[in-house]
Order: sequence, then C-alpha cells, then structure tokens
Amino acid sequence: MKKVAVKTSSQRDTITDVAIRLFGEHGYTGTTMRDIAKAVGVLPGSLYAHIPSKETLLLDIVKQGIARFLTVEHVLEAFGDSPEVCLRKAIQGHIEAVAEDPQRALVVFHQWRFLGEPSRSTAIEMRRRYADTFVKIIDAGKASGAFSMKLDTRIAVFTVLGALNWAPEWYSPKGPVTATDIANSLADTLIYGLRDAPSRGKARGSVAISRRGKPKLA
Amino acid sequence: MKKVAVKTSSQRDTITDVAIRLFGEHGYTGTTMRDIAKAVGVLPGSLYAHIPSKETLLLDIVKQGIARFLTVEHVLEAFGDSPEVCLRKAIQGHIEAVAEDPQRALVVFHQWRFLGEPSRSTAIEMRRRYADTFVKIIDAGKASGAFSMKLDTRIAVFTVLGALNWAPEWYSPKGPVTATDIANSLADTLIYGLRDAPSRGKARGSVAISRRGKPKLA
DNA sequence: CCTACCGATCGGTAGG
DNA sequence: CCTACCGATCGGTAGG
Repeated sequence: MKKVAVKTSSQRDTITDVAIRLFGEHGYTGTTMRDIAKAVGVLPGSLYAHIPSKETLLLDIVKQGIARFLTVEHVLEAFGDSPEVCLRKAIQGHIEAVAEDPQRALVVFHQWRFLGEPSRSTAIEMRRRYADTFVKIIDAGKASGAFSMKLDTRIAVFTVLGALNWAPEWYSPKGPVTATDIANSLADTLIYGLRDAPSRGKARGSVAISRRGKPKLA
Repeated sequence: MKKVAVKTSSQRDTITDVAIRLFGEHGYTGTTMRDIAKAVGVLPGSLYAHIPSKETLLLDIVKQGIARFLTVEHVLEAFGDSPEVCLRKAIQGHIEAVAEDPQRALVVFHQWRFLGEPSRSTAIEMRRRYADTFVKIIDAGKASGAFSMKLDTRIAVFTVLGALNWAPEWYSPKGPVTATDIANSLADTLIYGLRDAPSRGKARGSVAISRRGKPKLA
C-alpha cells in the first residue's frame, strides 16, 4: 500500500532537474536555455516565469548538491568510532550521495567554476568545509596510530577524494555492482592503504615527503 | 653554455598552447575563438590561416595528450618487475605526465566529450587502452598474490585512476611537494591498499563483492 | 594576418 | 506560458 499523493513537484523543480541532467552531460556553458526549454516542453522565454537566470539555476544545483555531500559531516559526531570506522562511514556516505544522483555529483565537482562572484566563493568555501571532514578523520587516524604518521595529510585527503570523486564518471545504477559494495571496496583499499607499512616512504630512499613550504589545503 | 637556437615554435603550436590553457580553465564550450585570438595576439579570423576549425584544435590536444599518457605502457615491457613495482612505475609515469602540463591533463580527462564522431570514438578507444594497462597490472598482481584476490579489478582500476586523475585539480608546480614525492605517496597508499588483508570484504559480512552481471570496463 | 562580413544562435525581456 | 523580439556574440569565410 503506497501513498498515492507523492507530492507534485513544482515546475521550477522540473526545470532544475532537467538542468542537472543537461549540465552534467554537456556542461554549463555547453547547455543553452533553449536546450532546457525543449527538454522541459516549453518555449525558451517561458523558463523565466520560474527562474531569474541561467546562473541562478546552476547556483541552486551546486549549493544543494554540496549540502547533500555535507550531510556526511555527521560521522564526526560519533565519538566512539575509530578513525577507520569513521572513514569507512564517510566513504559510504559519499558514494551514497553519488549513487543518488551521479549527474548532480558531476555538476557539483566540475561546473561550480562557472559561477560568478560571490556565488563561486561560497561554493568553494562549502567544498573546503567538506574536504575538512576528511582532514579531521585522517589527522585523527595519524594521531591514534591507525594511519601512517608518515602521511602528508593534504595528499592523503586528495588521494581519497580523488578516488571518490571519480565515481560519477563510471558508476551506473545498472552496473554490475551495487553502490554499497563499491563503497566498501573503496573503503577497504583506501583504509588499508593509509596504514603504516615498513616500506612506506622508502621507495626511493626518501626519509619522508620533503616540503617546500607550509601545508595548505585548496 | 646553452644552445641559443631553442626552436622557434610555429604559430600553430602557439595557438594550440593557448587553447590548452583556455580549454583547461573555461572548458571547450566556454572558450571562444575570439578568446583564443586575443590571447595569441591576432584577430579572430586570422586563426583560420593556421587551423581548420575549433574542433580540430581540441582533437589535436586530446589525441596528443592521451598519447603522452600512453607512454607509460612501456612499464609492461619490463618483465622482471613485480606487479607492485610495475604499478609504482605506472603511477610515477602518470603523475609525471600530469605535472608536465596539468591543464593539458584536465582537457584530456574532461573535454574529450565535446568531440564529434568519429573523433570522439577514437579518443574513447585510446583512453580504454590506457586503462587497460592498469587492468593488466592489477590482474597480474592478483595472480601473483601481491594484490588481494578478493579485488574487483574494474573497481580497483577506477580507484587507482580516480586518485591519479584528480591530481591536476590540485597539483601545482609551485606547491609544497614535488611531483616525485606526490607520485610515491600515491603509490604507497594505493599499492598497500590493494594488498590482501584479513578483514577485506568482511566489513558488512559480505563474502565477496556481489555481481549483478558480467564485469565490463567502460 | 587584416578588413569586413555572414547566418545562426545566445541569454533574456515586454506585453499579453 | 506564448508571441515576438532585443542587442550581443558565436564559429567561420571571402578577398586581399
């Protein structure tokens, strides 16, 4: 027995949803308002009865999209969790958000650049805050001994986020493996990879990663 | 004592180089021929004395770019190398190619979609061949026992390539860490991560990654 | 490589 | 949400 009144989405929601798909596939600059109008089923000018501009559409998608990813911040609140469990939960949350809408993830990861100021700075700050969740987990892991102390936190975070952010490029709900299995596979590889190992950093005889200056997370 | 005749690059090379930077920063569809002309220092129509079209410019950049990455295929020829050493060399080669020109890498990874057929299919085939290098290394590692037999090769390759392909988003030659150190850090994390571990695949009690069908590498 | 220009298309609007 | 349209800009070309 399913509720029949599933909530009629507003026309603005329809436009936003169409824009996510087109921005994801052809990029923001590669999508025209006429493309969106045609896919929605109205004439180009009619879109402006529901939205103020093309850029507002992108801003809404990016802001709500990053906000969705930011829900994984909750994993930090479970104090009982070890850094490994914390990282696994964060990876699961991230892949869940990707699987929920891979095209939206693509827009969030690549199209925010086309926002004008000050929207662009807002998006960058939200992304920075998201990355910071992973910084905290990895730093906690280094402190607890779960992860190698030889790790450069900045590079470790980019390694993890890189592997995760590539997922929307290949994930398909019709693919052979479920999102949950993908998340656990990524978590296994990344968590084991961050552990200490006798040979780490000795590959070319280097004692540790040499720095030219202060660490800095973009 | 340096040779003074450094080779005067042709105007076409200049145009291509400018296009790499603009396509990398604003995307193919976000860059106009007028943008390129202004940056080169000629009037828009003058570009067509050197190139046939905007898309030819993209095709050249993408083809030469992937070809640069394909030079890492050579690591497969060293039969004496263990899969671990092979993977480390491949990662080093990849990061070298990224560091050599991060913007070109960005175009190779994201702008090939805007090629029309049959160029697009050619680019996809070259990318598939590149990914196949990593498939072979990981399969060899699974066979030799270097990497976990529980690994799904397809997911493992995407994990590695995801971490590597994200590098141009954050790498800077003026950054605090050298490209060589970045490559070795990535190699450490990924190689250790792919090894077998008692708890792998047991995170949620799953015996192995369940499949809905046959494996398939995009 | 410039002058001068082409038809097509862009994001967006006035008025209903 | 449509009709009808705006000025700006697009990739590309002819002729020199």
